[in-house]
Amino acid sequence: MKKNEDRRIRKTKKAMSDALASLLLKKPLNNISVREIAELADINRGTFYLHYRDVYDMVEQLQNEIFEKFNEIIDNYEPKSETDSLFPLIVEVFNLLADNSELAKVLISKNGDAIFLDKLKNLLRDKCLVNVKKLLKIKNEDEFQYYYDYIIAGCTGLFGSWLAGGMKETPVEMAGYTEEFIMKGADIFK
Amino acid sequence: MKKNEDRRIRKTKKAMSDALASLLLKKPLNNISVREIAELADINRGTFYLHYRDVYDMVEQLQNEIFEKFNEIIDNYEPKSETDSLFPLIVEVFNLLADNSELAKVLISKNGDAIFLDKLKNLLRDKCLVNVKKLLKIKNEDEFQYYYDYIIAGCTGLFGSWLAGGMKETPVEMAGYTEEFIMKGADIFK
DNA sequence: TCATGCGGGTTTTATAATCAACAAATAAGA
DNA sequence: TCTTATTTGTTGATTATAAAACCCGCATGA
Repeated sequence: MKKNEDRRIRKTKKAMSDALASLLLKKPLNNISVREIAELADINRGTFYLHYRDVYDMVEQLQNEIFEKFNEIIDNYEPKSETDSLFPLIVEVFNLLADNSELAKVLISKNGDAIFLDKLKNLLRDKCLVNVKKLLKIKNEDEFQYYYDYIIAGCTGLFGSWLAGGMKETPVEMAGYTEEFIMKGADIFK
Repeated sequence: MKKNEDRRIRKTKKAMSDALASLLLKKPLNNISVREIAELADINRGTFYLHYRDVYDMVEQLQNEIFEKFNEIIDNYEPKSETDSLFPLIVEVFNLLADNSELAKVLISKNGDAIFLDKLKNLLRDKCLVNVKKLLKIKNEDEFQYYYDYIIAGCTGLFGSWLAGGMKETPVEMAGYTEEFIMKGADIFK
């Protein structure tokens, strides 16, 4: 949560983001107008332009913000010991999704933004690989590459169905499932 | 909905009102601080004082606003014919409650403000008596007085349980029930 | 006893958001 | 095609809210 931002900015951006998300549920981005967003967000149309150049700029900025937060979470995670689990990290990821659920739902779920999803996967792949490999004590590197792709796709899929299903489970519960899935499957490498 | 008010004012007041309502669920008015309201509403504390003198003033103003809207609804209702039902009027009343549900819930329900409830009953009594009497074609005036008190208490009770139950039914459905109850019981006067 | 803390009000300065109006661009229909 | 709406950016003046710092009164506890 950005504490350094003016309350007013935080609220207007939230309102606009929610409005955009709810519009994206009904129609594709290319026929969503600034006017609609402003109206639904219950803000003056001019206010939109104080923050974004147009609708595409808005989506791009919002996506970048999410990516930045992902990065931040992952970068700030350092396991205490060699055998430390990924659990705390995964919990934070689910919390992040929860904080941005309206938008994340439409970006990740079906009819979502394929590019966004791909960037997300790449991010997870690049950033988490080291930790997972260390944790699992990998011997067979080649086969593991595939398993790692499998993990990444599985996780993002899990994100999507959790969000689409209305987030019935808590982030902690979901993190538990996720870690379990990852570790169980990794038994083949032992 | 007050269209003449600045968006910002509308939103701030809504936030403060919701905050107050949610605090009233947990504790009595006399130990709810301005600080708490501002914090929960996510507004600057100083902003509170731009609108209200203190917490009591706030409650009073909010109650008055609700009463004014009640009055407005009732005053603007004129039956087309002698036999016209109260249905449209009742629907509007339930809509009004829905629009102010957070606050109305705590004011009307148990642990609510007894004075508020009493004022509400008196308002309904005074304003609706004419219409109901006309509609029911009353002969026995004396006994009807009691029946009318009975109706009023019944209606406000219905308001309370609908709000407390989370407003599962639509205003139109509730208005249907309400009118049915009133008319059925009134058969004894025919 | 004094200190420390907390809530109540108030003030000042800075800035975000409002509203209303506008001309240019774009879409839509006859 | 020409005409008519609709959306788009942008502007200027105004207002509401934010933030941070006050002082005050009161309580609580060392």
